[in-house]
Amino acid sequence: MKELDAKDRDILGILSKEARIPLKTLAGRIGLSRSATSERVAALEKSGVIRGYRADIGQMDTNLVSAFLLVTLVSTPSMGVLDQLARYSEVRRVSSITGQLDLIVEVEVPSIDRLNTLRDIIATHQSVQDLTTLIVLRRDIERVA
Amino acid sequence: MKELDAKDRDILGILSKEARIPLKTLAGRIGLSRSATSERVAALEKSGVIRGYRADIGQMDTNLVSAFLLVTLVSTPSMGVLDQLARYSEVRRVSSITGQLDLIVEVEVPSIDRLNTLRDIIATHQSVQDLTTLIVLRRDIERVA
DNA sequence: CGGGCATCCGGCAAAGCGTCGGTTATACCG
DNA sequence: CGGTATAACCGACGCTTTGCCGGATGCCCG
Repeated sequence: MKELDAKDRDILGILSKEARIPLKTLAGRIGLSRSATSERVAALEKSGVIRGYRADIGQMDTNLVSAFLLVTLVSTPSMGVLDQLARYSEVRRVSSITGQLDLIVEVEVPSIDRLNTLRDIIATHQSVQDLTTLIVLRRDIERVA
Repeated sequence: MKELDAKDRDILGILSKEARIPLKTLAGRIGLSRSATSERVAALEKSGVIRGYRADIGQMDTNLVSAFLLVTLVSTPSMGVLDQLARYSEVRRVSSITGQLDLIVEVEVPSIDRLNTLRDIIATHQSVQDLTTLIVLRRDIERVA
């Protein structure tokens, strides 16, 4: 794979926010001809720097509840917990972290009741020592792809 | 905003993985004419269900460091902090939450040094009372994208 | 039964795209 | 120093895709 120059970075920066703008517009913004831009984009796609294009879907189910579960385990690592978490589609992400805590579990559930259910299931797992539930009240900034 | 039917969901499912396929191809897969598909996609964009299209960038993200910053404010809400956070592109997401904590700030930085710098900047903000840094060691589950 | 409404289709003109030959810039080496 | 190979750029050509329109079809409700 070749090195990326400044114009390639410009292309990536623009396409990562607006992936469907016409090549003509993109070419204008980075200061190249349409065909040169076309070739650069094609190269970026072929080399794997651009892995694909995704539509950014807003929440179609507006009343979803998001929460962070801060988990302390009795002993790390504990694969049993991860296996169990992986079973629930409401679990969006699990991160192992530094510090006293061990895991941050991010969940999206249709209701508070469901959140409580999920919370209890996880909290009663044998290798979970402590669990704090943080419900998301508002998304102040959202730049996740 | 209208209700989403099965074909709309099909469209979203396909576009969320391949946002740049031709309308003709998309129409073929969901079993509608090209023009009808075009109108549906346009409606989904206009109503905000499709918020935009993003290029999925691969290579450069490999050695990024992710971290959660757990922030306690002196008084909520404090718009000043959010304004400042929004200035840094490394800040991926900020959530207001329940409990003793006030904000969970998610960041992605190129180095630990940069993380410390960012941490110090935020911690010294006048309305930040307390700040805990949790560095992500490993992503055990990832279903965000 | 018969409008009103939403959704569908096919076709046309315009815009977008990949590709090509020709040109310029840079780097390399006898 | 001159010649040549390489890479990147541009403009143009022809094909594909898109946006938009008129008209057909199905459904609801008075």
